[in-house]
Amino acid sequence: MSRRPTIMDVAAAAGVSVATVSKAVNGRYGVASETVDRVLAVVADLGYESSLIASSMRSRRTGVIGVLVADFEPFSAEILKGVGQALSDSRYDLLAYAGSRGAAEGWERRSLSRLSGTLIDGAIMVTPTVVNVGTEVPVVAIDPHTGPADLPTVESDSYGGALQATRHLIELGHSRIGFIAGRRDLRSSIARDAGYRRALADAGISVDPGLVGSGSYRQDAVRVAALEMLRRTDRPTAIFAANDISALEIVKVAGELGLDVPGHLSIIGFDDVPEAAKATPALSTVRQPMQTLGAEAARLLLTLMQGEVPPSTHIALPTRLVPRDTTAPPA
Amino acid sequence: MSRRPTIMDVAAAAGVSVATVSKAVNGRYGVASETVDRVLAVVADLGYESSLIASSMRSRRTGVIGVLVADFEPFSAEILKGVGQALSDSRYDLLAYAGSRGAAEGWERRSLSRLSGTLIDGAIMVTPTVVNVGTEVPVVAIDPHTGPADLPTVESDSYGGALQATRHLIELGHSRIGFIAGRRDLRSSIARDAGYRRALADAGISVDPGLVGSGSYRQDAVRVAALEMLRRTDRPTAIFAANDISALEIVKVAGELGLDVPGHLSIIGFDDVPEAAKATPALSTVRQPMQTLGAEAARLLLTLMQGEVPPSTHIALPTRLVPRDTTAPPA
DNA sequence: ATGAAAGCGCTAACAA
DNA sequence: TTGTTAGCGCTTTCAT
Repeated sequence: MSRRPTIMDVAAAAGVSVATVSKAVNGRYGVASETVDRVLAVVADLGYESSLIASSMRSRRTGVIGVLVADFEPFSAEILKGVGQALSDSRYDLLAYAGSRGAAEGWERRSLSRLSGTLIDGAIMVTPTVVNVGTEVPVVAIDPHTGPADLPTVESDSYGGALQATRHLIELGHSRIGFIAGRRDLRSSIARDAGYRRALADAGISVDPGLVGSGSYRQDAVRVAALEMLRRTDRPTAIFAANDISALEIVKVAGELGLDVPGHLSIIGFDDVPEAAKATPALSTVRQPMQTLGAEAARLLLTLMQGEVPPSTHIALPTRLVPRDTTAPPA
Repeated sequence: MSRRPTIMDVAAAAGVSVATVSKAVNGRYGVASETVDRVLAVVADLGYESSLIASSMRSRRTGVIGVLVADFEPFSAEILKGVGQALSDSRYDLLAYAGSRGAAEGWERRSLSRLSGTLIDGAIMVTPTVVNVGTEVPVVAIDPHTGPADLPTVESDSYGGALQATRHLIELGHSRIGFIAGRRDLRSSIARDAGYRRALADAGISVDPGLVGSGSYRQDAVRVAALEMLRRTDRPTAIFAANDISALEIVKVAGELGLDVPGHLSIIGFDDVPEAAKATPALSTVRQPMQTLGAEAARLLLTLMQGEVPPSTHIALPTRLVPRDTTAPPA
């Protein structure tokens, strides 16, 4: 735990000024090559690395791209993998920041404001809801807020996916189909709700308000909503949950209620996070290409950072039905 | 893309000095409560957030824990989820940094040196190989280097896991069993190699050097080694790969060679990353509890950061055999 | 209770 | 070619 060497230590050891060290390290012109050699030798000897913080304070460019998330959960982890792959042979370092500790609401603005213009040259925000703050760097949103904020966006076809999920249940023969909604402030949540309703309408099934619950993508809220829905005497025979985490929680609740899945109750989720396939029984779901989402966002951001105009500033990716073991015809 | 407000903007708008703003924002004593109110009103109005960088430069404490990785690949992504969960109700923000762009070798030292003592209050390093640099903050290593560096460590029982994998193949009836090793600079890789040899020895099978290849966990190296091994006239009937990514690559190579898996060739990996279960055919493997690894590392780090002495500074977690569809008795 | 000023490690003008 | 110096935005003594 000794102190890391600073540029001053290097300068002292090499017998030059800090300015010269800076120039040598960053390959600027105007330094005698033998001086450069001497400085670099000292650098290697001391194991000096410039402080990202200090240099970014001064120079405003860091070679770092930030991915801002509320939390490192399965969804954002997949995004991260995709971003990492897309950037793997760029010259950028990647920094992922989860800054929702404590406050919860408004992490997007807080994180962006704390990092932008200083630590990162560009940002990808995952499911942001509030981004009306001034930014000094280009920003791309993945699966964003349903607001007027007009950030360049990458998302998947939530409406179509919800259509596929609900139709799948209908085709299996279900007609009492519940829906546990997600965060209503996300554009994608609204679209999944709309897809659900549309599929029912197409099949001539009217929406029973008692079969629509709000889960906000939070396990505790999902639990409450699912419990209420499943304790009804006219409970649904199938439920579409707005994401996998919610669906998995419903599977759990069903189990506690003594309901067999998919015997008594079919459940389908959305996302296809790794946990969905691994669950027992394996969760039926609608796959959205999370890694591709991340990769596309990275590419879009890179274009923006180069000051170029991207061919499209709003990318939508297709979804795919993945039936597994939690959906079956009603008993 | 307007400029973010700084503490100076707040000070000017509130008609006070920057020192007062700083005190008000950070809840220091010695500020009239009405002044505090006025300052906070301006803060809210302007949407001011202190720059993480600037404050960390001065104060040396940031409330941020760093996870340093070479890359965001499946293994480190799982670790990240575990760390995130363990820290979800701590007061710390989480920052993950992938800093191996370009340089490759020595990312650990570089990342640590660039961030420590300034941006982060503590660090978790994932599969680090070189950490002989001075750090100003506590560091915990996950699955580290095989060196004298004596960092607090969390890892899984690679030796036992390799034993399980190899025995599984032996029990299926295989005797020509190949091994594609991982990065030889990781302690865990050495242990997997040892476990492989031990299991063979226990079964009275001698190690054929032609059946041991080096993959370094890199797809291109794995491909070369697998190609060479599988083109032999006395090729193995089963291969144990030191991690899943390697195993998956071998499956691919086998396919290109017209070898049926597991008909002509059984393959087993190590890790059980999400991709293993999703592959076709689903990959047999040895599961190491990656999220738990991350969570334990986080807990250990927290203890260290509080200046306490942890009960143990070296944690080893058990592994579990997960037979799936790429292993079968030899034809 | 408030403010002036120093300084964290670094880079970029500008001088020498 | 090299060094001196002024900040970047913030926190923290130390005066006032």
